[in-house]
Amino acid sequence: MTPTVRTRIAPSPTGAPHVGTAYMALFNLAFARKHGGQMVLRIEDTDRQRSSPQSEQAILDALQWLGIEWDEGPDCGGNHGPYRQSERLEFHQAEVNRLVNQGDAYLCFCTTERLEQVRKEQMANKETPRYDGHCLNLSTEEIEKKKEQGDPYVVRMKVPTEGECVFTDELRGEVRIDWKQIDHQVIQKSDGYPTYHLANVVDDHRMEISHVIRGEEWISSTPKHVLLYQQLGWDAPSFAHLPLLRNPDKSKLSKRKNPTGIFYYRDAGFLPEAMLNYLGMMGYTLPDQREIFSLDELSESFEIKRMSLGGPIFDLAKLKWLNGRYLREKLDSDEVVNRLVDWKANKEKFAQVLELALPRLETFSDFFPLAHHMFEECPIYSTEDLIGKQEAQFVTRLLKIAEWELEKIKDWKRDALAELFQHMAKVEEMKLKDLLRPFFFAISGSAVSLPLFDSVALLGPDLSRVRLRNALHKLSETGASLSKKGLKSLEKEYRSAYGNRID
RNA sequence: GUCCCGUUCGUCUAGUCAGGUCAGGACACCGGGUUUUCAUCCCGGCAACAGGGGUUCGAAUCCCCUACGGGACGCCA
Repeated sequence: MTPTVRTRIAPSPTGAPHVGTAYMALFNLAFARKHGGQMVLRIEDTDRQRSSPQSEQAILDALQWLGIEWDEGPDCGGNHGPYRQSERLEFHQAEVNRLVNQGDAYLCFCTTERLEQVRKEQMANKETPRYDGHCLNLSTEEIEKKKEQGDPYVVRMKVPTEGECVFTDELRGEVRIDWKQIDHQVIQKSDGYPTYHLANVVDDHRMEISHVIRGEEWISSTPKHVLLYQQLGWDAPSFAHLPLLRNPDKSKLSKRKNPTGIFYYRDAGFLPEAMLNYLGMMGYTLPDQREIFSLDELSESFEIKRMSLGGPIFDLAKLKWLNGRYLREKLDSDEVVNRLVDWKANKEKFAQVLELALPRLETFSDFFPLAHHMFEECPIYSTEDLIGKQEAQFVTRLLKIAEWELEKIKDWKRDALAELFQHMAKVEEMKLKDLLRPFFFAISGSAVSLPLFDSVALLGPDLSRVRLRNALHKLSETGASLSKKGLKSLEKEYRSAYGNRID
């Protein structure tokens, strides 16, 4: 009798739900289903600064939209809860204490400033930046004294000084990494929350996860996890590291270069099953090479060894082709109508848009021409219109700044957007009207249009971002793009006028 | 910089584990056909084993080196 297969997907609720999360979830699910096991959804919200309940809800909604189902999770419970790491602190802290008592971990009182300094020096000497062991041998008295003084501290894991860590990756075979490469990783932060590495190991163990299927980005830190399992006296699960989805330039898929938000695809009018199918063919082919398959079909025949290891480039063109086939071959016309209505051709959506359009209507015929940009992926307009009477370079600058400023918006609402553009007009010493002109084209494709802030608010961050990027792309074709140098100086200028960028 | 992972048409990939068919399919692109237009659909075309060395009668496949790409090196995950 083989032990139950249990996989997990462990997203961090920071920002918009990412297609990478769905990608990993898909294969975790397929693997669990294939082996008659379960998949757990665990929310990794140990970063108190960046985690938010809204983001958590968005992740659940996004995965559900795609048709990804989990057997245990924060919404549906299960026998291994709670499923939010922030609610499992006692488990984490107990193990941290155990490690400290065992001598496998130690308290570190170094300040962020000191650590930065050390790191800087090491970089300058072309060494691998690592903790220098400053607090490794503090005496019990020193520790007690510092604690009494209320000095903040973290807990670090002790790592062997020689030898190498050998572990098996189910897809790549044996991986060997020198312990010398591994830093004395912080496992508990000064706020008492565990870091990923600790929480991950403790929770995977307690949740009886048998197979850790995750992104390739984790290979280099797997030794830390292997070591923690050893020190805690637990059997490690199997590891399989999947390739990372890539941008067309082969870098790790990022929202700067691609729509990475799951909701983008929903809002742009893709079918969830086509999306899931497409993700399934990234790095994987069914044994019979079928290109159109459902989640069930994938799960039935899934063999993780068939994963290819080169990072696949996310290709919108092929996704669109696939979506078209679903529309024509997988759904009957009645279903297509229903889906279209559910998408945006419904009363709620029309009501939202009509509120903006009504003052501008004489007849119903005016509605759709005025509101087309609310129902398309990206409007069409000429680059001349976009530039208008301004300098192309200057328009590029405005769009770029707006792109950065938009990243700072937490609550994507009309008022926040209005404030943003008003602030921008002030800083740029422009009339709001002049500032907004290119944005009207970028967002709605026309200067005769619905109110901009409301349109952007309704479109949401994903669709809006792509439209700005599309405008920038059009400008770059006129030669008005920023050189690397120009971009750098703009960034500098931006930082002094608007504050730091957020990614 | 150090370490790790990877590399078949522009893109997704089959073939690699058990060496032996013109390296197969799909997207994109190009051409042709059907269609009052367009799209769909059908037919055809273009196009790849990163490079070098080995092992072998024979290498995309096994081994080594190089190159290139990616990732990691946070009190983020």
